[in-house]
Amino acid sequence: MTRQKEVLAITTPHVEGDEDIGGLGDIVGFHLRLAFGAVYRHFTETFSHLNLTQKQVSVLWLIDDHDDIAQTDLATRMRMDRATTMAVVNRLQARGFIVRGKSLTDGRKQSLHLTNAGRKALVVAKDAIALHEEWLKSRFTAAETARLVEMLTRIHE
Amino acid sequence: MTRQKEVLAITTPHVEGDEDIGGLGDIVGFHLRLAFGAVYRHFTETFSHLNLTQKQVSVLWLIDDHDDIAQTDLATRMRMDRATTMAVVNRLQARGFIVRGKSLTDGRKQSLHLTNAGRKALVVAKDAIALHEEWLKSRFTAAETARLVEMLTRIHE
DNA sequence: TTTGTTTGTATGCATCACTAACAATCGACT
DNA sequence: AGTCGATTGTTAGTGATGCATACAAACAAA
Repeated sequence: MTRQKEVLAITTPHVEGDEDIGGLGDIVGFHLRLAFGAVYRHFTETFSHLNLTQKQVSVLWLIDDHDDIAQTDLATRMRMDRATTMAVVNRLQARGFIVRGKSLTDGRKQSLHLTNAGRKALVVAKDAIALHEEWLKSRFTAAETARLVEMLTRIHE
Repeated sequence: MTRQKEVLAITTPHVEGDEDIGGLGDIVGFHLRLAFGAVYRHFTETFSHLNLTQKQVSVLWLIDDHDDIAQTDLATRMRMDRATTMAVVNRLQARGFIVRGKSLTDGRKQSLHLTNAGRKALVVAKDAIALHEEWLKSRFTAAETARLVEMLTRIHE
């Protein structure tokens, strides 16, 4: 993990600090990308023993919250493609965390459920998420966190 | 693009609004993921005629700012893997936007430069970025934007 | 019943991150 | 000078993801 403080130099001899990103520093989207990347990386570290991605945990969580949910429903809530949703669901099913069943009210739809293994995995995952969130929120006050979430919501909703 | 307002219902009959994400709504990381996704999607829309990704534009931009930059240097600034950096650089080189040259000061390093085509692409890209940033920042006041960037920086630095 | 829509599915293409291994080069120390 | 550890670029492979396209089954509306 000694990826933070490197030497660089040569092409940017006068920069004392680390990474001079020049004009890119003024781009909000770039900061968002870096922040997301940092969080994603910490997430996968925290979840390395569980072998679960953000997306997979989110899907498990949503299925737990909304038993019998259909894939399209999942997709809209997570802003995913139908095809992408398929891929995620397939993987989780292959690992025995969820099962598909025909919907009773609409023959086209699948109704997704957690298996016991899935429920167990989600419980562990939520613990890991708590740690991860702790790490993330540690740099903000409660008020700042609320403001950050509110701003992010303005972007994605 | 009629992906926003769908029906849903059935499994969540009492929800008036759209996407009820339940407990996930309290997870800062989840909002960050959604926000990043939304921005990324708008970015690719804005750049569809240019066929450039966020990452590719960022790399072009950094090479323009720091001529002779080495790949590792690029990698640290963009928080990328060396291998990932290779892939990005390869693609940009294949499209004739950048060229590799041996560094004069360090035989291990490459020194990257923009070609004329690369410079031209970057100019157009910066215009598109301006539009994209406009879209993103339109929901914030200048003060809010500054605060958002500051908070994001606390996460990624 | 016919027609258009929704849902799930399969396929293919492109991007991206991370790991592991390897060769060339550099730097530092002996 | 020579050896050794670290750095840099490179290649290859795995996994996850996003998007487009196409198709079939089921549904809904005309």
